[in-house]
Amino acid sequence: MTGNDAALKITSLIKKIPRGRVATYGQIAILANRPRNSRQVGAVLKSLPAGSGVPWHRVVNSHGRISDRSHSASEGLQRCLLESEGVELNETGRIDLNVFQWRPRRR
DNA sequence: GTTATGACCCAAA
DNA sequence: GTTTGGGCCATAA
Repeated sequence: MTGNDAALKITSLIKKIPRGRVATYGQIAILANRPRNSRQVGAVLKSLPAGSGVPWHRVVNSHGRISDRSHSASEGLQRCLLESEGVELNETGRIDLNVFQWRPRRR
């Protein structure tokens, strides 16, 4: 086994997120068998190469809000992509996780 | 090998 | 609603 299977696992899971649906960092961490690695999910996404096929825009924090990245205007892009897929944002700029959160094995 | 940083989460004040 | 403190571990230098 390689040592970077964690990143592969995370990216693999995010790739499985259906269109028009979102997942939280904690969710991905749990699905990756790492309940306390929510931070690493962000670390992996940050280091993702462009065009890796990973819909990072479908990953939000537990508050259903867009992650506050240090720099870059990707947050605006993320919201645009989400709305483009049918995900609606609240007046507070939050996503209704009750409706749009991805539910694996149950749909 | 070590150190520093961080696209997070949770609990408490 | 905001702020503070603790924890977890991958990535980069």
